[in-house]
Amino acid sequence: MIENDIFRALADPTRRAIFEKLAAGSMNASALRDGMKISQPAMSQHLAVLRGARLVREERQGRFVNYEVDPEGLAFIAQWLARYRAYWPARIDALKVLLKDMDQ
Amino acid sequence: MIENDIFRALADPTRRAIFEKLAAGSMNASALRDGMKISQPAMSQHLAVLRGARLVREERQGRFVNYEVDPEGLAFIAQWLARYRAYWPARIDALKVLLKDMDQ
DNA sequence: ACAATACATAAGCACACACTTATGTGTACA
DNA sequence: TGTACACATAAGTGTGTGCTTATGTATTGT
Repeated sequence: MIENDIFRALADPTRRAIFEKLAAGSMNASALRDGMKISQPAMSQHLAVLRGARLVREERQGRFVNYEVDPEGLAFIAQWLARYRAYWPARIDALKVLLKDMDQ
Repeated sequence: MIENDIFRALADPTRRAIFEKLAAGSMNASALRDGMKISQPAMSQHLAVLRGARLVREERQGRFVNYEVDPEGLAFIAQWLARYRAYWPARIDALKVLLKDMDQ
């Protein structure tokens, strides 16, 4: 079940940090590592989990593997969240702006 | 850290089921239990986690404790998601509708 | 062909998590 | 005052998770 994979993937702070880093710009696994105190296998395992949740996708480039945000996972969260729109407080201005953007 | 609490709370499928049930209408802990194969202490513990994540809030009513969705947690997820709006695929119509609702 | 590099996978381990049973706390009502 | 009820908390247990070290696989460059 993808819903479970997504929330479980995001439950780990290190994985959220990796995702956030990728959101600022796609890069390979080694580039993701620097600045983070994390071993190479640990990074590889985290990326595998994020991939399984469709939050991230890979693209082989020679012996490098470039990672980028996969909109699929984000779309799923958005849909999940939309189910509870009845409870959103009116003061979420960030989202108002966001939606206006999408409406163009 | 509330962000961590929220995602960890939602990582469990049973807790998401409880939250979904509450989203359909607030009710007390016992009412939440029926239909679900879950012990009373387990339910109480799950509710405590959801409370800690501000996804749910309680309101004592005599010897009953009424639970309801807390918009605070949802707002946080919305804000988190909004940070990645650059990656949202255009085809999320559900959110477009949602935002239009919030706009008027 | 060989060494170096980038990444994935395997196996083992400490800890967190979701459950259980047992018990505690507080309210309602006879 | 005592009993029943609604819920919370404590303590123990099996399983999952995230890490480690070791090794495997694939590509690059000499």
